[in-house]
Amino acid sequence: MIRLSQLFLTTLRDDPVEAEAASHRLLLRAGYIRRAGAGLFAWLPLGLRVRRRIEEVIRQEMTAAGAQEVLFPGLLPREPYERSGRWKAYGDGIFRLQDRKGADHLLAPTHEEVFTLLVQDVVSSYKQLPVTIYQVQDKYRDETRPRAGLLRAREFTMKDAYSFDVTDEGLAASYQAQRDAYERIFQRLGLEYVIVTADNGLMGGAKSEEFLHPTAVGEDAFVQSAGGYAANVEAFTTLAPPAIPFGDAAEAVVRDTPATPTIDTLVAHANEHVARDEPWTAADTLKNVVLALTHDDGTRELVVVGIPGDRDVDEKRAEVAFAPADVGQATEADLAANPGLVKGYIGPWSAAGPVLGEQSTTGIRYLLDPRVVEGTTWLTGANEEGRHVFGLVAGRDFVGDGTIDVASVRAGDPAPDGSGPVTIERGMEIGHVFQLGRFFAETLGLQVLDESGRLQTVTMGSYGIGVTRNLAAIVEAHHDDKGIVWPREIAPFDVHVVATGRDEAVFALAEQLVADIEATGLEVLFDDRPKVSPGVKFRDAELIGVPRVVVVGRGATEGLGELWDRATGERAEVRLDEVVARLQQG
RNA sequence: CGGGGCGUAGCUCAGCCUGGCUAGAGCACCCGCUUUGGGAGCGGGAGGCCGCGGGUUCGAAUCCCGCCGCCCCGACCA
Repeated sequence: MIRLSQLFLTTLRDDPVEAEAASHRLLLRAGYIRRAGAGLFAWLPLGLRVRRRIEEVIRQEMTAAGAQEVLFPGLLPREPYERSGRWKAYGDGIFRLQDRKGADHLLAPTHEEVFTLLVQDVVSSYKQLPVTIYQVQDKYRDETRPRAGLLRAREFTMKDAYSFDVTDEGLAASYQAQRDAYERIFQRLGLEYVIVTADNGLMGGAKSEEFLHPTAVGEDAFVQSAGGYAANVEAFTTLAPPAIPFGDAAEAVVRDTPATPTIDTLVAHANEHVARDEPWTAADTLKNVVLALTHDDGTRELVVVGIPGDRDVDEKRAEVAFAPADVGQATEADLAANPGLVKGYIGPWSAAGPVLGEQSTTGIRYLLDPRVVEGTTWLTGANEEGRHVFGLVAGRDFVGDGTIDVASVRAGDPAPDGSGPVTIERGMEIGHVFQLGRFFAETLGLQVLDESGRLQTVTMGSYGIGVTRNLAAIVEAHHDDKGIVWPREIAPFDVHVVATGRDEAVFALAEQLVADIEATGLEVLFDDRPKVSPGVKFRDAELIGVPRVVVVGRGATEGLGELWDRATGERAEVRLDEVVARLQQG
């Protein structure tokens, strides 16, 4: 039993200004965490208890899935990350430091390298595989902008597991075991989730899925179809329509379109001056966006991306599509250096002939949206100030240097697997399972002998759950205007007993009740504070969010108390000698 | 890293524009009395490098310069 009169805790009556997100605000106010720096938090007793309960759920399911717990330091030497290339790839995203001898170290953002080396150290035969090992460890990332408290912190706790197999089939099975464990974990944590196809990101690899918790405060956008398709928008692939025969299509015509440097102005001009059965729309236009790529070796390259005019380049999708190069906007200077491209009127073709694509006169790569298939007809820039070309046919008048899938995704777009139109929602990444394949094993030299005595490169998976982020996600999902409403599985206590009034006999009865409840194995937070008014105690109980509250006060000497359900708000008068039984019933 | 905002007591904020007594309020905290079923009342008290450094001035929380930190939006990331 923990007595509130003794607990290292102070609740705040006012919302801290710095906290916007509900989880951040409530965890601060209810005294679970305190800010220690930007994106850095101290854990108070209440917060630690919840953290440990979440970790316990995770540990149980990891054990059930056959994974074994180990623990690495958070501080690691540079060398393994140098070998994998991530020392460089992470750029400013990690904390780097030097020891007194000047040797580079880092605060680990994730531990693939050292787990790989540990297995290399311990394992030499296929007989010792497969194995899945995990840890619950703090990770460090030098976020440019930590936000929303625990949702994006610079130090956060993560359960990261790594599987090691000899065969692809083995990896698939290890992956599935973790994926199944994740489903059980999130069910137990009371977190709704959607499993979406993810981008493979920094680590390469074959297959990757994210567990996204749908919420408005989520930083990811994902799509879903009624037919079961689900993907992060970064991983969404656009379905290309079939090609259209263009044998009888009319010749392209260049027209004067003064003062039409944007899609909106162009469409308005076309509708005013160029008759057609259907009104012109942005979807009839081909928008050509100049992007500046920065490659790994530091070289800069301009590319032009052609997408339907009713869409934008989605920067996140572009980063993925052009990875590992960084994507930026082209500057005025870039355009000035390429007089063939006229800002506001860029297109693959001009009256003088092709400008971009296969017969390019600019030397700039021209990549097309998958929807720009052969035979489609477009209204697009003619590379002259105030002129556009109407009826330009893909495959006849211009051919791109390839396709690129970077256009924004919209609700209603068809899922690539044919399962129907998609909807778009926001979600928070609460878990990530990933078939890494052999990248790390290859670069770090992890091989084992197979049955025939030959060396085989091991294939790996990595599986992460952000413990502290999940804690915040749970608060986001389980709170009301009065405070937190913890799911029972991870609440800091099972029961919150509130003694009210100033009658010592009442407090003695409450004390006895607490002992009786604890005898059944339930953990109790006991508000035994003397001289604190009932209103304050009730408010604190609601703020702290223990699922069930027992009030011992008015009526206690007649053997009556109250049992409150924090989640439903139900309040029932119960006989004190029946409280234990009622709590056990659930 | 771009845009916006803010640094005054544990929390929320006033004071700054227009420089001037000992720097304020509410909440929280301590003592006493009263009160005890929804953030109680009265009285007393403790608590401040007014973010840091420099400058202007007889005098700076207030004006000027520089720096640092934090929050929010965006970009980047679990």
